[in-house]
Amino acid sequence: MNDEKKEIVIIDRGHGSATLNDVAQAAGVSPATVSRCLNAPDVVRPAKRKRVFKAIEELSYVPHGAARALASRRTRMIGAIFPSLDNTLFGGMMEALQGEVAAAGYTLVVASSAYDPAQELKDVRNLISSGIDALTLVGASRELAVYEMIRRKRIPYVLNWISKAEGGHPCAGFDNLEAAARLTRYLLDLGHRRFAMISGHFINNDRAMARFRGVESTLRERGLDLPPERVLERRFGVDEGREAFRLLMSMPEPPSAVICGADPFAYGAIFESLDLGVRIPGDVSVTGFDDMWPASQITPSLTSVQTPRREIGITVAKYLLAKLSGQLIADPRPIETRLVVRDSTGPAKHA
Amino acid sequence: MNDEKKEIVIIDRGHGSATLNDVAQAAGVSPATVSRCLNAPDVVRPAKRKRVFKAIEELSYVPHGAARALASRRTRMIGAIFPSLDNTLFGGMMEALQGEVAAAGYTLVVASSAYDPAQELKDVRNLISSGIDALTLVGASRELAVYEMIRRKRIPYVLNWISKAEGGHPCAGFDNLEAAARLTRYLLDLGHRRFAMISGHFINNDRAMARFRGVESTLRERGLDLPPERVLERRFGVDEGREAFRLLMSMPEPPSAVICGADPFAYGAIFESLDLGVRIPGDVSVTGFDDMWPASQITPSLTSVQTPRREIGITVAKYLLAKLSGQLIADPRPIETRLVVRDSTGPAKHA
DNA sequence: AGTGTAAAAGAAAGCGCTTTCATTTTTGAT
DNA sequence: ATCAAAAATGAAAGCGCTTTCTTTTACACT
Repeated sequence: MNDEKKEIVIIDRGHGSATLNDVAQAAGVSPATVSRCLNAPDVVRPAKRKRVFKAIEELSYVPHGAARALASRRTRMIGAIFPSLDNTLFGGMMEALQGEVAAAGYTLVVASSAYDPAQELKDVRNLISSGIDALTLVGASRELAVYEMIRRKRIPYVLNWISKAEGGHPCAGFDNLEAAARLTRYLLDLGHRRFAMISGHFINNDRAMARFRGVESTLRERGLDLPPERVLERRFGVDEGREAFRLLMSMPEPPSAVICGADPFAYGAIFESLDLGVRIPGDVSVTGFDDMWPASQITPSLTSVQTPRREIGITVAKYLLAKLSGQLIADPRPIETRLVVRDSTGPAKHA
Repeated sequence: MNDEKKEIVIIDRGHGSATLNDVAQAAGVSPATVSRCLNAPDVVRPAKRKRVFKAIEELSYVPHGAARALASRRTRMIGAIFPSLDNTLFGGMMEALQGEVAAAGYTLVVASSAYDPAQELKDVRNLISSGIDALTLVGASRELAVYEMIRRKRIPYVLNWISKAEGGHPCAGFDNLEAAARLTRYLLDLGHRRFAMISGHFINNDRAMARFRGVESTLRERGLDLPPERVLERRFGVDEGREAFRLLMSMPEPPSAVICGADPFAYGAIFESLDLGVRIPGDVSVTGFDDMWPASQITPSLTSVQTPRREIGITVAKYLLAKLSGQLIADPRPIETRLVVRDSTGPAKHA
């Protein structure tokens, strides 16, 4: 008999929505077959498969994720915890990440730690309890309990926004230290010798720390030093950048180059320079980091390091998806950054 | 006998992690009691409860979300779909939303529709399949199938970023039309009569449309009109703002006030005015919308409408959580916006 | 102590799916 | 046609929890 022609009997259970069993009945097959149509279509004969999908359509059947997860022991959810969700850097990465995992049939679950390690630990716990199959976290510095928990639960994970971490954790990101070092070398080549840095707080932020160390070690290689009073740790923000820049410029021997650990500080410096009557780059060169959109629009336009946010998101997704599909995959390679030279940097004034 | 003293026997199942049953055994109670400790602690006697929590601690027990969801028919997940995740407006709302729902023990699941209704429909389907208990969507214009799906599944939902919608959908947001109207009245009071607008594309974007209509209807009330050639629809972006502004200023009778439907357009206008030698607000007044951070930093600082992103997130969360807990709750009230007057607007030049 | 009532605890039946194992059907070589 | 091997299907046992219903225990009052 021609399977395809069999009639589909619709049962209206009234309340709630159709289950896989309903579909099976309507299509006149066993539940197992319906399940297979969903998970491994090519193992079921075309005629039957067609009938099943017709029934699915007619009943507007939507699989029940929790039941699926419980039976198959995978939720098809991937978790991501960011220090903040209100941030165009992480936003760019999140957008790319979500797109990639969704394309593979996964759902993205997010949480914000608000830059608080204790909160991050709670988030991890919650996400694990929600059942995520894999996880990505920003940077490497956090409660050890986090690493222990994901190890014990055997959850594939990858740290992002950095390219390597102590302890051999897999990472998808770029080398913050090297990027900062390159920037520093560029400024040294322009003849600068008196440096200052405006940085995010180092605590709980290995990215900020790495950028600082990249600057510092490069200077030391050339026999220069970066005294602590010339390293200003601030909350990220334009106003903080203004204040710090003003402070630096009021020093007896102001720096000839101010390296900002993040773009907003540099925007602040540029805005403040107008009030101060300091010329950039005439009197002092200023650099940013991350290359957000105002960098190219502001006057003077800002020399900055372009960070590969989308690439990070895509790399994270590819790595985790590969892991989840059981593939043997090497840890991601470091992603390149680009130094974008614009008008905020120039030769050092002759001393 | 003293319950609290009973010893806790740890069973190591080796593989995988502890289940609720393991906890029950370790604590010497029934699984039902452990479940109650988790879901309604005060219904179990303190001594016993203590023992259970001790066992939970010792076994590092983490509840299995999917099993929980399957049995209780709620996932404790809330879904949110945004046109983009890489956007500080939605980012601010998302951050607040995530914080609120997490505090209530819920997990936030996100998706990006990339401003594409078809993609949004897929997203909704996926999220529903993931099992979200509630959902929030940006604006009101979308595939009707979306509304039908969430109605059929009886999923509590709320539209955000707007304050009302045809069809009686609950909304958490502000009145885009009225905010734009107020801004327009302010400019009219400054003596402006020749207006232009740079707007986001209207298609699939009821917020942009409402802002336009707010401007247009207010002008019409005063007997003025806003001819189509003075309404420029552009993709959101600074460069697009520059180009549009240049175009407007090259008209035979350039406008004396340019209303931008979003801040980035206005930043572009301000940047371009420097190249053009047009003075703001001397020659032309410019306004933004959303009041992003550059508004207060740029020169001239930008008059803009401050949109309550965090409040929207909080309102969405409160409304959905109330719905989920079965409370009778009225639809959210519109949230107020604030017109922030700065230096980019001034009296119209005497004609 | 003894009783009645309310509170606490337990037993057991699923929630909707996947997956193993057994059975049936199909295929292809003879 | 025939048979062995392979492919397709079905039956049924859970996945780890919640929740209803029932039984047990605690408590207040004579």
